[in-house]
Amino acid sequence: MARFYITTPIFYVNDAPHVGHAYCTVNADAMARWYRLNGDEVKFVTGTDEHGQKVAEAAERNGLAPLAWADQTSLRFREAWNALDISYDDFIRTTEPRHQETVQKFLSKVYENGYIYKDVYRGLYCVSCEDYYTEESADELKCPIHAKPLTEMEEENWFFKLSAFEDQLRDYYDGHPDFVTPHTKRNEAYSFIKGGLKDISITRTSIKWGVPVPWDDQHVFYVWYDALVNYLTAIGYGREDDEVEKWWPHSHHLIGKEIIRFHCVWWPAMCMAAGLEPVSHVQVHGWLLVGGQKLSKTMAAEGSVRLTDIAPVQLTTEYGVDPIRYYLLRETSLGNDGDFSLEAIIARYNTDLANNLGNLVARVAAVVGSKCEGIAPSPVMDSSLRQSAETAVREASAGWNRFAPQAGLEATWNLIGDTNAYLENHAPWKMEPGEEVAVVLGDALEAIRIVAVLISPAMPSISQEIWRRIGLAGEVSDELFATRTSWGQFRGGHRIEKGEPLFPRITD
RNA sequence: GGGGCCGUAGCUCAAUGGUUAGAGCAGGGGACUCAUAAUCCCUUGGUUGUGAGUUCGAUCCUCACCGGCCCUACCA
Repeated sequence: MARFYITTPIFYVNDAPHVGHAYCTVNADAMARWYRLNGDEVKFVTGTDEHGQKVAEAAERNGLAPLAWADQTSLRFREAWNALDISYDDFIRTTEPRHQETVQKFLSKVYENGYIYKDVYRGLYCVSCEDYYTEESADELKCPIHAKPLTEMEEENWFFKLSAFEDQLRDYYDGHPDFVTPHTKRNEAYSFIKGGLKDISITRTSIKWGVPVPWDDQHVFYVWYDALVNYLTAIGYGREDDEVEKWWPHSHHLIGKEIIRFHCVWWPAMCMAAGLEPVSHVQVHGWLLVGGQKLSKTMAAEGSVRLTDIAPVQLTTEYGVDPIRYYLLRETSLGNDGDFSLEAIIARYNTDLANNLGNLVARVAAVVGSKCEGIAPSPVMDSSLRQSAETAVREASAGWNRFAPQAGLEATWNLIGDTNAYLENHAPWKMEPGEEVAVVLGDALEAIRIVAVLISPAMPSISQEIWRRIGLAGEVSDELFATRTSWGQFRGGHRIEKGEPLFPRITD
C-alpha cells in the first residue's frame, strides 16, 4: 500500500494563529484528504513550536511560566484547526517528553558521528534585540532595527558542521530534481548551497527554555534544531514505537518560502549527519498578501491591516468553514504569493460556490421535483456529459497529485460548468415528464455525484451534504476515488432533497 | 552590502525559443426563466516593467536599469 506522510511546520507559540498559518494547514489537510481518498495510508502531522527566547519573553510579558503560556497558545492552534476541519493525525508539541527524547537521540547521533563540535561564537550583539547580527546584515555595525551600535560578544556554543555537507547536498539535489518544488524555489536553495556553507551554532547557554543538550547540561538546543526534529518525533524516531522506516521515505514537508533555508539546506544536512536519508520532498508555498485596504473593522485592528490580525476562526464564523477552505485552496497556486482580501472571498463564494455549484444542485433538485415527482432517475452510459466528467476526473487527479489544489478545483469547476450548459442545451424543464427528462436529469445527478467526490478534499462537509441530498447512503469516502468517480454508478429510484441553498448568496 | 524571486488584459492569475499570448472575475450584447436575479451563448480588452543583446524568430535566453518582495541566527 502506498503511503503519504505530510507535515506543516510547527507553529511558533509567541503568536496567535492567523490566516497565514491557516493557509498552509488547509493545503496540507486537503492533500492528506486527497491521498486518503485514494486509499493511501496517510499520516498528517502539525503542531506547535514552544521553545526559545521569544516564547519565554511572551510568557513573561503575560505573567505566566513558559509552559503555561505555551499550553494556552498551543490550544488556540488546535481550536483554530478544529474550526477549519483539519484532519491531523498527530499534533506535536515540542515540550512533550516524546519530542525531547527524539531530539536528544537524533542530535546525539549527529554528535557521535562527529558532526558537532564546541567552539566560541563571536558575533555582533544588539542589547535591545537581545540578538546577534552578522556583519553583512548590520549596516555600519549598527542594529538594523534599533540603529544602535552593536557590541562584540562571545558565547561558547556547540556547532554543527554544515560545511561538511556541501558536496553531499549538491549530489542529493542533482539526484533528486523534484526534492524541492516548485523549481524556482529549488533553484534558490541550490544556489544557496553552491554559494558555500558555514558551520552553524546550534546551542545556547543564555537561555534555559529549550531541550537540554544530553552531553552538556550547560546548553539547550537552539530552537530551530529542536523544531526541525519534530518531523521525526511524529514517527517515533529513537523511541520504542519507531516507524521511521515506514514513513520517512514518503515524507513531504509543506513550508512557507521564508523558511526554505532551514528545510532545504540545514535539515537535509542534519539528516545526513545522523545517517538518515533526507526528507523525500519539500513543497514550498508563497505568502498571502493583504492588498492593504477594505478589511472590515471586526477583522483588523484599526489602522493596521496585516494578515496576522486576521483570525481564522473569525473567517469561518463569517463565511463558513468550507467556503474559507475553498478560497484558500482555489485562489492562489501553491508556490506563488497571492492576494488575500475579503472581496476575493466574497467573489469566490458568490460565483463559484453559490452561482455555479450551489445553484446547479438546487436547479436539478427542483426539476426532479417538478418532472419526476422528486424521484431520482438514472444516468445513461453514453451521455455527452460522461466525457466532461472523465476529463475533469483525470485533470483534477493530476492537479492534486502535483500539489496543485488550485488546478484540481479548476478542473472540477469545468465539470460544473459543463453540467450547467448541458441543462441549458436540453432544457428538461420544458419537456413533458417521461424518458427524455429522466435521462437528462439522471446524467446531471451523476455529474453532481462525481463533483461531490472531487470537491471532498477541499470541502468535506459540503461534499457530504450534496451526497446526502442526492439520496446516497454512507460517506463519500467509503470507497476509493477511482471507484467512486467512474461514470454510471448513480442508481435512481430514491427521493431527492432540494433543501435550503447550500451557499446563500452574500448580497452585502 | 551579499544571495535570490517576481513584474503578462481593469482585477487575480496561466502559458510556450516559433502559426492570430490563454482562463476566471469585472465590462458590453443576446438567449432562457428549472434554479440562490442564478444559468447559457457571443463579445470588448494586452507594443507580456524599461532599454539593449543573442537568434531566422523572444513574453520565454543574456546584460543593464526601474519597481515590488524574500533570505542573510528563531514570522506560513
